[in-house]
Amino acid sequence: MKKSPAPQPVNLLDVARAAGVSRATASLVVRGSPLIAPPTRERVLEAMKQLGYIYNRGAANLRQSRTHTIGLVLSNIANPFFSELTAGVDDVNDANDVVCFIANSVESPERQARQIQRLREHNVDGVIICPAIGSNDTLLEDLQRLSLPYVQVLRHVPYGSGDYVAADYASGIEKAVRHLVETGRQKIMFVGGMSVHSAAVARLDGFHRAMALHQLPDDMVVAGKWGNTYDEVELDRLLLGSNPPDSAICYNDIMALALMSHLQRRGYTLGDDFAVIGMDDLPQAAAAYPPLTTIATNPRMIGQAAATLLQKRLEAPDRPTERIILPANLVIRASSETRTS
Amino acid sequence: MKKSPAPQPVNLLDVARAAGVSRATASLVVRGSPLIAPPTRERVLEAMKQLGYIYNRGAANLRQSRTHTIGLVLSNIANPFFSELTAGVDDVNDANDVVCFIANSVESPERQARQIQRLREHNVDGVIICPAIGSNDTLLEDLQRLSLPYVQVLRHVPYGSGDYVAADYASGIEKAVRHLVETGRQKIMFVGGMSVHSAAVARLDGFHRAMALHQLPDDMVVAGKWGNTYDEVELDRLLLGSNPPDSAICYNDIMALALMSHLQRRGYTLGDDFAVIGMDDLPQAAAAYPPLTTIATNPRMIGQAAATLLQKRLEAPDRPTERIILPANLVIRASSETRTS
DNA sequence: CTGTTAGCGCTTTCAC
DNA sequence: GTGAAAGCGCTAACAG
Repeated sequence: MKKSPAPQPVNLLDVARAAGVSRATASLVVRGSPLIAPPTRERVLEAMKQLGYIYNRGAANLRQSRTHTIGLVLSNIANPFFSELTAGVDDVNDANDVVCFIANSVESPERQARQIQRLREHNVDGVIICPAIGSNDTLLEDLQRLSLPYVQVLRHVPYGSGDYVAADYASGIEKAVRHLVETGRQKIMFVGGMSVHSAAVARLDGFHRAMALHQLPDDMVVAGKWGNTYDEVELDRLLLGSNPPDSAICYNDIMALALMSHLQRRGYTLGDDFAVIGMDDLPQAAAAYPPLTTIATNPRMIGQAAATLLQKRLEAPDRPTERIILPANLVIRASSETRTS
Repeated sequence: MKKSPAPQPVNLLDVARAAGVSRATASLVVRGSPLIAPPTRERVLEAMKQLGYIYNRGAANLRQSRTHTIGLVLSNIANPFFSELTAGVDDVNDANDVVCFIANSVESPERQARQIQRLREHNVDGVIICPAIGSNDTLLEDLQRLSLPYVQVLRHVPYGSGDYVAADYASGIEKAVRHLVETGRQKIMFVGGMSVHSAAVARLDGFHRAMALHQLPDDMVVAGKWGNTYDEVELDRLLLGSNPPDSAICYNDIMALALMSHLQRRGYTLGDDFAVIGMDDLPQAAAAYPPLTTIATNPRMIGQAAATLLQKRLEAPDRPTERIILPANLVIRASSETRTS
């Protein structure tokens, strides 16, 4: 194998000299300026290839206001929902020639603050952030202090302002309730009730609102816990009670899948004895047995929208704040089929 | 709300002046050098806080050889397996004060090449990469040409050299086969046979090897397809054939879950009529019904090991190449319980 | 269209 | 311990 010939870094000036032009000319060529005559451009490009030139954006960044770099700060990377979202962000970044730092706050506001600081020191142009549980005004103050443009996704801090992208949880849940009612269910419970962040509140509120709309009792709520689990004791109490539920809407697909497993272990036939509806429409929802009816929140689309919105904000810092609420549609599958009885 | 007072960036010189010291002194303070007298340090720190100083690593990077930045190039971010791995990488990065760019090649060598080039231009210190299907020597040549230290994870390019971290697929599968044999299964099929990349080859090879070891026929292999699906026609052909399988080992958990759903739809009782074993031990494996027996490949640990190995490589570029193969243990759950008959 | 010049904010000798 | 000065690789302003 041939040894790499010259670890000596070659810079724009070297390229310029090799091509017999000035450094400024070479600079314009790298950036594809139309001001350069084609033959000159060719000569420079050739020299670049010859010398194995690598554009040093770090140096360019020192002179420019933009680095073509953003940060993505998530509350829990390991959650499949967020990986879909990340993929969406990456899609639009790849198209825009921007590159993305990833950071996992693991629901810790302290770690989150540290990571934001770090990203700022690396001069990211802006961040897309799903605030960790417990984030408050301090987060926004930090961002403001660091003059870091941001877009919140999925959740927003209390009283928070600024750009925001999420799914329409409430109307999704309303659709789910309507579907259950239309297929003969009346005793609907909500599994995964929490109020730890805005998205959780929105879902639970949506449930209460929808049940009220249909004049159904909304008192069957099983508390959710960190890590996408729920209170099993409470669930069993309801299941074995005098007026047990005949269906459930879950905080998300992961809890719904766990619930299905739980119910099947207890002998329920899903879709018949009991209807289960999840939320998010992760790939695994369709692959479950029985396939899971779910409210599609389109994480990938949310990621794309957020990345696009952040770019718009960077191009026009003074544009009015935008709050994008993407529709959440019900995807009907076997887990909520019309009961046979 | 108070407007942010001074969007004017404050730099080290400003801090130095405010603290009544020279810029060099201030520089040493930011980096926590022990050469500075505590009282001086305090004064500078105070000035920094007062002025809202933000360390500009971009500028520092121009002078130093390291940027404290790495790239993580994955073949498919949306796969939950990779999000676990990413979380592992993030864990050690957070501890080492390095920040991580993420890039999704979506199994496209071209996109992958583009992203690596981009990362290089941003001066990452190195990359962790799971090569896209179809990657060949060109990838390693590119990395070498860009003098970009790298660690391959999970897969490696053909004839590839260099640092590498993966799980011991073969021995994991051997354990799975032994477990099946010990619980009375003889007719074992492999679902998701592919040879598109080294990890796929390793798993399939492992299956053949293990079956030979137990002197069992190894001809029942259902081909896998892109996107974690398999050839359903072929599967049904085997299932309905004259000598049908009584158990299956799958390429990964996602396929295993799909297979379970498939079998349940056809009336099989899993763990009894038929045993299913997956691979990876994703969180959803434990939550499935019945809970899925699986070969744990510890994606998170792989991520941690890769990030750690990359740091070691950066600190000692000439250290010998390391190939870390993490153990893969069998996690036994109900989907492969001893048959009752 | 091309060349010259002056920095961006930091680190790093090397004197003091 | 501290300060002065040079320079990392690039862009931008302006003169030709």
